[in-house]
Amino acid sequence: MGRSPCCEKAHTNKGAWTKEEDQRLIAYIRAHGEGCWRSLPKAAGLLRCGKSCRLRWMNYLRPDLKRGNFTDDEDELIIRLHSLLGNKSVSLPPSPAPPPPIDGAFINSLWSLIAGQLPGRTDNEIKNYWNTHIKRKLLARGIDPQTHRPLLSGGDGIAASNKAAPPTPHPISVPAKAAAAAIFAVAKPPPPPRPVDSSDDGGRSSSGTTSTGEPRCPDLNLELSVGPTPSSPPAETPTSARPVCLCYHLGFRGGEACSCQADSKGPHEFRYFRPLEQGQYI
DNA sequence: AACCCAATCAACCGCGCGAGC
DNA sequence: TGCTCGCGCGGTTGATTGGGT
Repeated sequence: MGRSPCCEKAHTNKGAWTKEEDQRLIAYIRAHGEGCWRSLPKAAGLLRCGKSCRLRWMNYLRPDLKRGNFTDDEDELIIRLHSLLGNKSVSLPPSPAPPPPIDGAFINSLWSLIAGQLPGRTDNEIKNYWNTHIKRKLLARGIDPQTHRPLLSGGDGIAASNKAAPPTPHPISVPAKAAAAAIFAVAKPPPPPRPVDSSDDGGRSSSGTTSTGEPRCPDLNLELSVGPTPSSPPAETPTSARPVCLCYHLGFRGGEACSCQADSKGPHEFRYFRPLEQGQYI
C-alpha cells in the first residue's frame, strides 16, 4: 500500500521560490503562525508542498536567521559537537541511572542539536557548511571528519584510517536521540512559540548578541549537563545526580561558552562521557 | 570572451518517529 | 494494537556562482 504522498505533486511548483511566493508565505505565517504545514499551502494560496513551505520558512524566511559567514568560534563548536554526537551515536559508559526525561521538542538529532547551540543557524545550513567547509578543514588538519581521529599517513586518507582504526566498540552506543537525552538536560526550557513579529528584528536578539549588541561568546547556551532538571534544588543534590556541565569537556574554560562555573574543587565533572583516549582529538 | 570545473547552497526526497484515532 | 497522518531529519540533487585557463 505505502504512504500517501505528502501533497498533490501534480499541482505543485518545484524549484526556486519566487519573491511572490515568499511574500505569501511570510504573510500567512505572520497572520496565523507556524504549524499545520500540510494545509498551509492551500490556505496561503501557494502551489507548493507543505514540506517545501516548512523548509523555505525554516531555512530562509524566518526573521531570526543569522545570515553570513560562520565565525571561527562557530566552526570550532560545530566540530566539537559533531565529534561528540556525530555518526548518529554517542558513547556513554554504563550508568546506573536512566537518562533523565527531556523535552523531545528541543532535543532532536545531530544537525538540529548543533543548530540549537548556534542561534540563528539552521540545521540545513550547518549540514551544508559541514559538508563543504569543515570536512575539508579537518582533512587539512589530518583529522578524519567522521571519526575525528587522526588520519594515518599514506594510503587513501579516510579509507585507510577507517581500515586501520575502526571505531572502537564502546560500552554503550545509543542513537542520537537517546544520547542527546542523556547529554542535554536542558538548562533552560525550550523557547516559547516564537511570536511572529512584524518588526524586522523579530527575535534576532537571540542571534548571538545581547540586548546591548555585544557578542555573547557564541550565545551557545552550552549548559550541557546530565542530571536533575533545572527545577531541582541545586543544594542537597546528591553527588550522583549533580549536574554535569560538558562545556569543560568541549574545551571551554572559565565560562567561555556557558554561564556555569567550575566549582572550587576542580573542573566540571563529565561523568557521562568517556574522556578522550590518547591520540583522540576533538 | 568563452569554456571548464569546483564550490556553494537552496531545495527535494525518502524515511523514521510520535501522536491521535 | 494497529493504522494513518503530520512533522522533521539526514542524505542527496541540481542550479548558480566564481575562479582559473
